[in-house]
Amino acid sequence: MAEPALSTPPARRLTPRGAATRDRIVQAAAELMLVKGVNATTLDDVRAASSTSKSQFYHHFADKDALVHEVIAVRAKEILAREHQRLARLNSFRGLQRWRTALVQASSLRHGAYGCALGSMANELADQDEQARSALAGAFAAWETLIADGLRRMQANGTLKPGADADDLATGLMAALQGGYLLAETAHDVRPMEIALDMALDQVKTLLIS
Amino acid sequence: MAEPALSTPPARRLTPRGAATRDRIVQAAAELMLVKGVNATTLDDVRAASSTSKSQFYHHFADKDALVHEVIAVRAKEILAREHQRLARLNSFRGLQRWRTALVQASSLRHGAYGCALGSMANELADQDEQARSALAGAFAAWETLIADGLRRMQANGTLKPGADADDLATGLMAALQGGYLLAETAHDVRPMEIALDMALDQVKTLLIS
DNA sequence: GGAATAATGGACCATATGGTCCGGTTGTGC
DNA sequence: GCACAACCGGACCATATGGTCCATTATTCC
Repeated sequence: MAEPALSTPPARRLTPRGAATRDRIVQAAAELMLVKGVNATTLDDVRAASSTSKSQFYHHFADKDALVHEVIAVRAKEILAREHQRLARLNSFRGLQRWRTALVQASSLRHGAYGCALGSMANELADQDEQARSALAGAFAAWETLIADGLRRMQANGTLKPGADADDLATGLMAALQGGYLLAETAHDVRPMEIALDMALDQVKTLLIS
Repeated sequence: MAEPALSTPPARRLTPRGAATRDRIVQAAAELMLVKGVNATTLDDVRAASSTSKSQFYHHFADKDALVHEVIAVRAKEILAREHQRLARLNSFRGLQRWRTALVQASSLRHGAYGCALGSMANELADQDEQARSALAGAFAAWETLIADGLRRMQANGTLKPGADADDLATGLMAALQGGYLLAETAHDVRPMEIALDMALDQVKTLLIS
């Protein structure tokens, strides 16, 4: 099945041209919302950045909220796809270190600016938009599951102690990552993110076997 | 000296009534910005919540940005005062656990909603307002110093290994706290915050002596 | 190739929002 | 008690912003 149209239940017919327009809008909005924040991104910003007109926007979306929800879905999909690739075969502490380094490097390219696409939207929307909060909570849960599954593989192959709680460790690693993003963004320096992730990894290290 | 008027260099004379009005505005704004976010809080919201008029606002503040900076200063002062009280005499692992529990309890009263006043403002403003970013970075640094100083007292009294880097541990604890706030806010459940802080505390525990 | 529908351009609208202005009142210092 | 400045109420303004509408052009399907 090709995209059961989660956000458009009636699923109107869509020509290739229409799909391209819709996609341009979502991509432009995703970029702007990462850089400026959701609330500070206006429909006019999106219109200009996507080279579309007002009517095109409202032809494809009910209102700004619908766009926001679509952006969340797209970001979640992107990030989970990227993390799936990085974590799907994780089964060693070295692999966890590589994961850490990849995240730090990506963030250091912009001196920590912008932070995590999911984290910043969660911060801005969690208390204002229940649908957004729920979607973001689901995305975080899925992300943590990718980590936890990797930790469980480490338990299965005798790398990590069986007594360790993989889910809790995954939550702790995610908190260190998100807190690291925030401190790095505020300091305009990735160092705090490195320190935070390293401290979390050190804790995992204490749970390794032998 | 009584408040060297950081935000109002000319430091116009201020009657008690004027000071009270100004304070009501800042307090109302601080509350609204915590609950709804900075961008989503309008001057009209603030005006209504503080029972003031437009002219009163512009009599005391140059513009909305000035208000935001004032709110940041007030929140930083509040939080640092509170944390100073909690951490000034910290010199044991038990004390660190009490610190953790106090934070978790405060957050659990609202099911994690709203998050950290400094963290949420940092997320929203760090990439948009350099002055705000700088002030928030300073507040985080001061906060981390309170923690680090406590850890150094633990080193001085033989509780914590001298080899441990107190500053890095403090940064890691702060990241766990902020990441915990974010995940708790998104999940509407303090559990992730508990897990994150406990994992960070476990790491400190591995550095205790004996 | 023609009807039906998707897609588009862009003028237009109502309201929200940050900000200004001015007349009047209250408080302060001498 | 008088001059002056702080303080205040609220009307007013320009613009930003989310959203509507309609005429016109592309596509698709039969």
